[in-house]
Amino acid sequence: MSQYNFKSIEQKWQAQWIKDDLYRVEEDESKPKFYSLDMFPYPSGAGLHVGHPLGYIASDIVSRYKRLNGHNVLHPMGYDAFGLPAEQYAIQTGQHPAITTEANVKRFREQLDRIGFSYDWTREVKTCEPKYYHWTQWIFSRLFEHYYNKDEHKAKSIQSLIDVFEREGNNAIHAHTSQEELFTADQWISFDERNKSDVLNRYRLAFVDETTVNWCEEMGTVLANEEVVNGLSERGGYPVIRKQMRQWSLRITAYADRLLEGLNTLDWTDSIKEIQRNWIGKSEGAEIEFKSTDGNLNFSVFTTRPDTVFGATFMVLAPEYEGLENLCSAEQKEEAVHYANAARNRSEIERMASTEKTGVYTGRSVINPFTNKEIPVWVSDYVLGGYGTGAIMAVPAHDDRDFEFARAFDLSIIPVVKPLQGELPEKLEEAFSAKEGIAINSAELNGMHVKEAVEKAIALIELKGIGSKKINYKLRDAGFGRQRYWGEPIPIIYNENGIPTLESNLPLELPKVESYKPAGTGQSPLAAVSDWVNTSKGTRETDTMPGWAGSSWYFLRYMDSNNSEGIASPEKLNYWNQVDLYLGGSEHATGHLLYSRFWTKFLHDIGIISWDEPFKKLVNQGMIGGEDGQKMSKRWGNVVNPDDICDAYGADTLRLYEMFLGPLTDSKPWNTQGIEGVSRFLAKFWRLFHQGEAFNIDEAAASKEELKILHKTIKKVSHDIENMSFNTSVSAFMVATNELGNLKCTKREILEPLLILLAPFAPHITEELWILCSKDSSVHTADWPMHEEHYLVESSFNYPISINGKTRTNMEFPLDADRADMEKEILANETVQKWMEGKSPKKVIIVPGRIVNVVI
RNA sequence: GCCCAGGUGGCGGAAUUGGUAGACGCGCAAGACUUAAAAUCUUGUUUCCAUUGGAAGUACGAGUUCGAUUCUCGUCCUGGGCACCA
Repeated sequence: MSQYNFKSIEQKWQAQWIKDDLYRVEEDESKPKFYSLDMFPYPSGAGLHVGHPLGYIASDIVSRYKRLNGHNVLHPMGYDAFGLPAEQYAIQTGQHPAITTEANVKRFREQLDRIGFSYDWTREVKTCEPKYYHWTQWIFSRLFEHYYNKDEHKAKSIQSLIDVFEREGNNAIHAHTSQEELFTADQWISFDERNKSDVLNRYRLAFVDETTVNWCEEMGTVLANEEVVNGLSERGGYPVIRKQMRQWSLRITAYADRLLEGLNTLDWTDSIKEIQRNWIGKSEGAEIEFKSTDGNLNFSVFTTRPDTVFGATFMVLAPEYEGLENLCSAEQKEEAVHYANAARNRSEIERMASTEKTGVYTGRSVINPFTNKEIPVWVSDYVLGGYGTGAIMAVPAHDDRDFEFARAFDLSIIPVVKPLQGELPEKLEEAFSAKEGIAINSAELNGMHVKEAVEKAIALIELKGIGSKKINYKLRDAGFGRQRYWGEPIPIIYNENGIPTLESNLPLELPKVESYKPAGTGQSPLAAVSDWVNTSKGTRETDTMPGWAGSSWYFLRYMDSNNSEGIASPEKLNYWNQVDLYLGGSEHATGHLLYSRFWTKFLHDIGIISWDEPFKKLVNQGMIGGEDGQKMSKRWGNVVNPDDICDAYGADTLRLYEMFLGPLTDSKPWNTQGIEGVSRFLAKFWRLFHQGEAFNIDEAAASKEELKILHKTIKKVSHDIENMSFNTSVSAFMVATNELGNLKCTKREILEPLLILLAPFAPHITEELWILCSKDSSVHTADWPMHEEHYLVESSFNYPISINGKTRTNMEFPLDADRADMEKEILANETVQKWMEGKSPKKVIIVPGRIVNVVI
């Protein structure tokens, strides 16, 4: 066989590796472990295009490299199999989503198999299988049974909370809770079942709540914040409105601070960390109470600028403000309530479209506790109900939004901060919202810089007993119920008193239904299955879990994917531990990546795992665009199918080319023409091992030059893989092959190590050549070669000689040449003389092994 | 508007701590082999001026330095994220 016949080679070795179970991995204490993970795909009907395997190829190269370096590598793959497309297809066709999903999985598997990945498929997971979602439901159940203790900074059992309530009520307990009323032990004991359940619900990490949700009428379901883009549903682009609904939620806000702190320990890109930081949105400030003269009204507001309190000339309440209708004056009540109702029901789109400030006066006033002046209370939709206290003190002189509002309704504007340099204009044309400045018109704060004034203001607020320092987060609790069929049933039964209790018999399987259409009433299709809903213990919850439930812990399941006793055995969890390298797209920054961190921290708290961050290192691969520069999609007709590339060029060429295209993390366009380059390279590489028709390598000793080529390649490729710089390793292979080809090198001493180096990138061709080298075991079980520096060191260097920083000539000197001798010789050089034009040099800079610069 | 990342040939891109800008590949041009094509090989290919040889050049403008794609400041542009979060 003289021609490189990739087709037969690739088929042969893929079959052989399956037969040999080559990629099967077991726990092995004698080797260091390495866990390399790809974000598992949603098996869509469209199949894979060449953009999908980019990250898979990169992580496969790292996995193979680590194996060759003596690591025990866990490199699994699976499917995120619950989701909307299969369900929508079911609604249209009546086809059960499980059937479509299975067909899609089969197709994905065929496509993946052709590319020659080293996955241990015995560990495959599919989130839609009962043996998998058994444990998704189990984790939900544990969340239901725990609350967050702020003193211990961890989740604790609800039973331990009940014990405290029975002993001493809830006064002393420091929990993350929406429970505001205090009760004593006696009161707790006297509560009825309903009352107790309601109180505990306010502590549980999985809880039901009447909340404002993103309701999508078209899809008949609630969406999570990240499933809403610009007021439209991410899938389908349907309008989304805000609606009050009873909803299961997870108390992720309890973990806000730990989620923020944990980021500092992770090897992730700054941009992803920054996105999560902004999403969590921590801000420090103060809560201040404002009261009416008669004491009947009492509002708490949150502000990050307590130093501007002297400039608070009015107050604004959110339309959602609780008890709004009862606090308005008789004359204003109708108008204000009408406004608030209208504002509450506006869709996100309408809300965002309006830039004009609107609002209504409540007819009431409160006293600014610092100026002692009466200030009016307004209601406006620019204040958000879900953030802070839902009420603000408005400081129009120093906040753009308050300024606009004051302008619109002719409210007074009093400046209380001036710039560090200069003065404020006589009449403000815009708010002075800089975070630096000097306090004015603010009594004892006058003359202080903002930072100092903030501290002082908080001290005064605390002294007056009207508030305290406070930290707020933008992060909201995560809605966890979907009115959908194709998801994990929430394992909750409401007993005869309507009290939620856990289903004890897991997995709670998804029943068959007649129709997959949501009822549109806010209930899932499961509500129609009466013999499933009605049990001897009560009625079942009919909502299912959101798409991110199953993906929040799948990386743990791979460790022990068939375990029926728990999510995985403690030994295996402990052995494989954190994911060492996680590869996937950056689009999951605020969804999957945040929820996985949350669940990991929770599982850590309840003692299931010993670490509390799931992914040590995260790398986001870029997108591969179409050849026309647009996004690769059916819509533009620019989709390139990896199967076609495998047919025409082979899997090894596809793998090399995807890596050669550019840096892994960059987005770049696909170019089928460019693939010829790596295709030629592999053919050339093949020819290195052949003489005409015959395979040909010999045992002669390698020359110094050949050894240098080999060792510089070992050094470069090892370094590049460690740094995820795969495009430059491919070019290093090309350089080595060109150079060895020019030398007509046929030596085993050189070519065999080269095969091992290339094996992670091009596993098939290297295996074939390896076996032709008369080896009796796979190249993928060989030992990675070590580079020896002494082959690389030179005795002399061809110095670029520059005059005033511009290179003019080159001169060869031994590396240990004497500086003075060098200088003498350089200055005597003809070209140097010419450029010096008879002047004498001011300075001669000699950097050994680098450069010479003559300054004149 | 705010926050992050990035701007290098016709194209994808390269340049370990500041040290010969354009590696490697695509494309293009010319040539060898061939009846021809494919395959393969050789040579050239940043721009401008030119006879040897020069000049400019890493988005733009400044600065630090013997020396800047690399460091600092400002401006412009592109991509991504957030978006009335007080």
